[in-house]
Amino acid sequence: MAGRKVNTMEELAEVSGISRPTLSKYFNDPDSVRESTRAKIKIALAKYDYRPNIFAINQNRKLTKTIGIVVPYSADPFFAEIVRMIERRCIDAGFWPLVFSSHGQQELENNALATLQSLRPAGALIAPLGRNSDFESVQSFTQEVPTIVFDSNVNVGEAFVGSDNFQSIGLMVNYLCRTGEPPCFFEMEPVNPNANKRRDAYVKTMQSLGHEPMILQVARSGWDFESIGLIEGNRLIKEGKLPSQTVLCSNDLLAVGLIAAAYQNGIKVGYGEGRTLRIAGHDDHPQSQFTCPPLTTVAQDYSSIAEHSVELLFGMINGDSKPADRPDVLFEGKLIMRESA
Amino acid sequence: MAGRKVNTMEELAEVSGISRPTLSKYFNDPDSVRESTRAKIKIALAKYDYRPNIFAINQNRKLTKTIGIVVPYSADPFFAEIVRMIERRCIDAGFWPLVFSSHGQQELENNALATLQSLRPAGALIAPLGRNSDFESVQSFTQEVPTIVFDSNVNVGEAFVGSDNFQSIGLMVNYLCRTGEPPCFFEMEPVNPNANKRRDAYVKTMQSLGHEPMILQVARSGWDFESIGLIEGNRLIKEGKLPSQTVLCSNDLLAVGLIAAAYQNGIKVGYGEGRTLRIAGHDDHPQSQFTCPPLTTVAQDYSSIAEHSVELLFGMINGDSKPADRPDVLFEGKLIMRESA
DNA sequence: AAACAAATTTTACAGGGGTAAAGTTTTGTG
DNA sequence: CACAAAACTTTACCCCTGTAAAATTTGTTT
Repeated sequence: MAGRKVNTMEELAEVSGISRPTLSKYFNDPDSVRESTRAKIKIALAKYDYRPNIFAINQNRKLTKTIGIVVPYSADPFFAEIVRMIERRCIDAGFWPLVFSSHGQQELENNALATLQSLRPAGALIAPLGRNSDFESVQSFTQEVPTIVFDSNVNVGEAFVGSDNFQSIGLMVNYLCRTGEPPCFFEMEPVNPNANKRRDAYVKTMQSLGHEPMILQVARSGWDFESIGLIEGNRLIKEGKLPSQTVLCSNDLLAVGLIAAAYQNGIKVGYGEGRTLRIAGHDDHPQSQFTCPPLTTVAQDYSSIAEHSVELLFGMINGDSKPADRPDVLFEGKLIMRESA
Repeated sequence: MAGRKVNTMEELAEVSGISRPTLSKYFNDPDSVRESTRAKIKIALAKYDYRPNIFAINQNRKLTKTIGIVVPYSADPFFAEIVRMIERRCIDAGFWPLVFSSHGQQELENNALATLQSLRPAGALIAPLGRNSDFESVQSFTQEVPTIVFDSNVNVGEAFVGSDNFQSIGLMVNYLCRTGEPPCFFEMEPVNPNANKRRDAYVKTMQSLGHEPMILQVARSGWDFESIGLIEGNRLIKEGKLPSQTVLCSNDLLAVGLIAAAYQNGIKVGYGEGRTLRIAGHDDHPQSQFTCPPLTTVAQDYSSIAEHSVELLFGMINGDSKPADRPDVLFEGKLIMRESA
């Protein structure tokens, strides 16, 4: 570490006795240079601790190693978790994941896409805002950058990877009906196609079971789900507006809020003796196992979604597989029976 | 939009009739060019939708517009929230925030710092892992990049911004003692200096009030706080090892787990008649208002911490203020009285 | 040992824009 | 209308690495 500072590849070439182009090759793929050469380079690296300039690298490459990840709300544990998995896979494959959060705002989503595009990424994985997305912006982005859309299907990009909401909601409705009173469906104004699909799935499943669908849509929007669940849940309970003592929430965070509302009104939530209200969610958010009572929900297959999204993207980037005709890859949800329903 | 594609500033110069250096000036500061010139450029931009290549921009600038943000765990709502605030301020100031999460692992933290350093950022805001940090790596990073450390004080960087744990824990211990039985302190193996300070503050405050400190340290570590709170809480409750019916948790997530454990053992949590266990937290995590019962805690001043960190950094970057002698800027916590204690 | 293939070095240019210096035009002011 | 300051254009060089082509070295095969 005593040597002088080495800031450029040129300087590293001097001190290592290896030519710059060979060093360049080495950094792109260490195995592409001779064993003995590699050893010399490693010795020099250990001594001088040089790191290539990322800007210079990417400026000149036709295909950068950057992969963009855009999510609607990084503070949502669901996205936080999926991003974590995607990041890990990208790094392992030698790519450089860059995460952007839209924080629920169209302006920020557009901004993220524009910034990302100017980075000329090898590809992108995006979970669009949904209804709040500027469709044209997303569309034009996907025309320039190989893009996999996940979570929320807006019909752009090369492929979609997500959950099979019809299956998962069907599963939950079936379970709830078999073990008690048919559920009503608690939702807010849909922020994305998932929300619509879930409602539709609820309606269809209820009908197929010979029950009348009961939908409670509250006139609120945004990403502050728990808060909406709490405030509107409180109102519904106080006004006696719940059409069923079994409530299926459009997602777990809404259920978290509703459970809090029930608690604050002295209502016992759960399945079994002495419990008067059953509450179920959807997604199996990381925090759902810690609610009181623990939340019965449908688990989205986080790791399959992350894995498959990344695999599809890598396939496209390497050109060895072009997804035919924008496939939708849907994973089934698993019923997680906990105490709340 | 009918014009040919414009990919470089050179091409934009041709179609706009403005010279490239002037365009360069414009993109760095639109107000630095004449009104009439600006108008011409805007017309051309509306027509051709050009965006400067970020790599080329940053490669050549001595001072990039990148600001690195490194947090130990982006899935933790506390960090998610603070990152959101910091990002917003950076964008508004014309900077380009880049967020990295260490996911609790030293390797990833080092990786993030190294990657960041090779981006030659204008500055960085980092919340170190703490005990798991590779001190030398962090140290060497801060010697190259103007850095503000927040949340967890590891004594590197130009300044520290965080909460006054002595004040906030003191506040809570005082409140708990005045309203009931003196609390025991529930913690895991400390992951960062905050945890140590909080325990010390607890001990000192208890002693100053004439009570014997009771510390429950569970032999677990990691960032899976809720889970640890639940599992260890369950064990402590089942074995009757709680030395007090009032428990102050080292942070909110631990409290969330403990509340779940209490619930699962049929123990009523809260302050008042019929409640047998009081549980308090620290931080006022976004989810703390939705627990059952809602969590009594001390709110960290998120927005002040974010604002002050960024302001300090901008000051350093602009060179108009060099923080004297690595100041520690501490904000006071506010007692949030909810039902749980 | 000769012949050949693979790896490396040399040389040279490209990428997109920052920025300094010198010359030219525009703007603002008296 | 003159004149200086401000803004602009032209020219030229720089940043650091990718990459292609030709020349040379190294290693391997028969």
